[in-house]
Amino acid sequence: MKTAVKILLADDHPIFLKGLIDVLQEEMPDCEIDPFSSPLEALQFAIRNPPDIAILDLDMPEMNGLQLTTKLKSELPSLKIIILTMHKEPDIIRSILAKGSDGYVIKDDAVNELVTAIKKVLKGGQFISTPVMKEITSPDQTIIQSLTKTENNILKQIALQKSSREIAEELFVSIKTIENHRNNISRKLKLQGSNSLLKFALDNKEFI
Amino acid sequence: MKTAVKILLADDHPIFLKGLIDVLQEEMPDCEIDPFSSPLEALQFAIRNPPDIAILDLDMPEMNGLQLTTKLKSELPSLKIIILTMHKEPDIIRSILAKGSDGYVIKDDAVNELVTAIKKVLKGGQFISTPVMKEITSPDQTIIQSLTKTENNILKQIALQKSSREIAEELFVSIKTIENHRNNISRKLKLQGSNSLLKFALDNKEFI
DNA sequence: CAAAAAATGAGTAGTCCCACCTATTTCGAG
DNA sequence: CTCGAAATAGGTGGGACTACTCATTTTTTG
Repeated sequence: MKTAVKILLADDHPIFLKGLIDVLQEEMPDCEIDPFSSPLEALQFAIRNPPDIAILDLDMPEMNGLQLTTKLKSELPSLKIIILTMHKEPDIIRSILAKGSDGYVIKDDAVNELVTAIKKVLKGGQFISTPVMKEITSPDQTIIQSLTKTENNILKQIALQKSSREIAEELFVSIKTIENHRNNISRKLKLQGSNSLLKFALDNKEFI
Repeated sequence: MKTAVKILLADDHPIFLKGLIDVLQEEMPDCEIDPFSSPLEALQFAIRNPPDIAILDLDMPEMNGLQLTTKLKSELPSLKIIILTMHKEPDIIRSILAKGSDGYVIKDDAVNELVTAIKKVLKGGQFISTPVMKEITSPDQTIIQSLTKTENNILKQIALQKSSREIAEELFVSIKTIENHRNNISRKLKLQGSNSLLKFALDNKEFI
């Protein structure tokens, strides 16, 4: 007889925690679920009763999910950890993945997103929910912000599939000016190849 | 005192229907929910007790959601209808929206997707879940399928940001061949402008 | 097999973009 | 005010794609 998968939950929001328990009991009925609304209690419990996988909220009092991840991983290196949060900020996500978490799921994602995440992570894989994936693979906002106003403006025009000539005509400047700006933008963004700038512009419409 | 919103449910899959009821009771507790596992029963009930909104599955015995939509709309023109299904086929979706449904939600979407859909539709709006939106706004598969194998292959390479020269080298053919194919592809897809082909390739990676 | 479709290759002219220059003007921050 | 960043513009050379047209070979298909 296989021992049941032990899932540790840590979320300070009681309503959400309740919903989470319901979902897991329904989706994965063969699990032992240990819910905690306090990260400290969760940590103490985990040390005495090592779970297979921990699902952690990020925003908790006393100790946040980041610190909890670190502590759990140092105590129980083989423990799988999935972060379940509302945050989508790339920087946060990157630092969390660096801390050794195995999964990252956004709270307003589909329920099955979490379930597939759990299954994938238990098998030794890594799971990052797709909208998050998009964010972290998108370029640093900081780099985009290093562009000047006009450069930014021109980048927008490029995203609209306009040629340098068209942009020049609209802005009442010389083509050469636009070409210079394109050059500068490409250099700042470390892009090369004739199409890479257009691709960048298309990929990052919403951030420009 | 405002009368409660009356929601009619029709889904032949009992487990899913149960889950749906749970979710709605939790998310919208002020609703009167009338669940049916049979579309005929749902229709008969709706005529006697007109609901505000109907959430219908597509794949049902006796009568599918499409026919049900038509009948409901002819009996109760002001009734709002949301289709809740697993289908993502653009053709199906298009015909459904043509039949007068107000919303389209994929079953494996997030729960809140359905709730926001209900709210939006009740306010008189239309709601189509984002992955579906992507599909139906994407170009006709038929046009893409009119491309020959090599043309398709080349389009894939273009989507990978490769130049004609690079593609030619990989396929051991002349650059001219590739350029010819590009031309033919552009003509078939009715594209013009130097970047439109790349844009198309990038936009439709998954369909090529 | 014979006709049609597809793939291959070439030529020419023109556009667009890149990369690397230089130079002038404008304008804001120290 | 002055220094420097930003915007403006011009030049050159080269790479890449478009838009045509034409021709040959291979493959598919009726």
